[in-house]
Amino acid sequence: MNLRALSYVVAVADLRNFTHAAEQCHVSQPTLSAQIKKLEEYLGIKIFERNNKRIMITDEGDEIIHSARRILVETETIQDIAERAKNPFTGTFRLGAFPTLSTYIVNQHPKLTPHQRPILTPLKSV
Amino acid sequence: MNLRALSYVVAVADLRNFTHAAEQCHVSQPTLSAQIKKLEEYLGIKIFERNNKRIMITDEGDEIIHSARRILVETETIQDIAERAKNPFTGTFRLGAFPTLSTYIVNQHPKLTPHQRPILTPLKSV
DNA sequence: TAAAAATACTCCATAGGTATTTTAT
DNA sequence: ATAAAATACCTATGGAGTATTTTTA
Repeated sequence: MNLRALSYVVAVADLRNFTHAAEQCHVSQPTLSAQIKKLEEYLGIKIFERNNKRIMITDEGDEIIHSARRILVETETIQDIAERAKNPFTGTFRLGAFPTLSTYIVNQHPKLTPHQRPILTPLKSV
Repeated sequence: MNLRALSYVVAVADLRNFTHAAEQCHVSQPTLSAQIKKLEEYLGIKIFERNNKRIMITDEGDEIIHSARRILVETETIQDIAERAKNPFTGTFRLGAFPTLSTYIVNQHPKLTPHQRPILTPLKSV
């Protein structure tokens, strides 16, 4: 198994078109087709049904695509971890707080980072 | 990024030893070292600190190893999905039920699959 | 000095590309 | 007839191996 093949599968699932998926992945259509075929052979199942012009996703293909998406998100997480480690001031910082405190933080925020517009907003209690 | 490199990283994290990790992964020590080095260069950070004979895991390395484990589990999930699709009677089947029903099922189970020992046990309510 | 990791190469498997054919509307 | 996927074949990147050299308790 191979991360790039998984990204090709997800692209085809999104676009329902091998040619467009190949463009989105910046590879040629035969390269993408070959990788997906190879993955299907490795797993011993079909992920896509390409009989009827329209590309259909098999039941097991659908489950695999869900797993593939989780894997790809997690690879992005790994890259984010690395970016954050290299530059601690990079990336999204999320802070949750109850309304009284959050309002206080928002008011203080311009003093803390004067060159940025406020990125913290009061949170509604749910 | 590459799934095999992630499995090498996890093996080193578990064994704290490149040579033993290479054995466990059935590759040579230089191959494993090279792949980990390449991954670290790709990410631009060190995952392991190998200064002091003992291998240490960096803070960001620890986070990455957690993500890597999730990814590897998910790749196993993909293979399980394929196996199940090929043979619906393969794999683990889990059934949760309240005590009255579960007892009934357990009693019926030998009739349903007479050649297997019961795999269902009554569930305690929690 | 003895172990473990890093280097330095060589090799080959396979991802990727181009050209073309097949298929299904 | 046309658009899209598959096939054939070639290229080249990079994963893997062996031999050897650092490194550090």
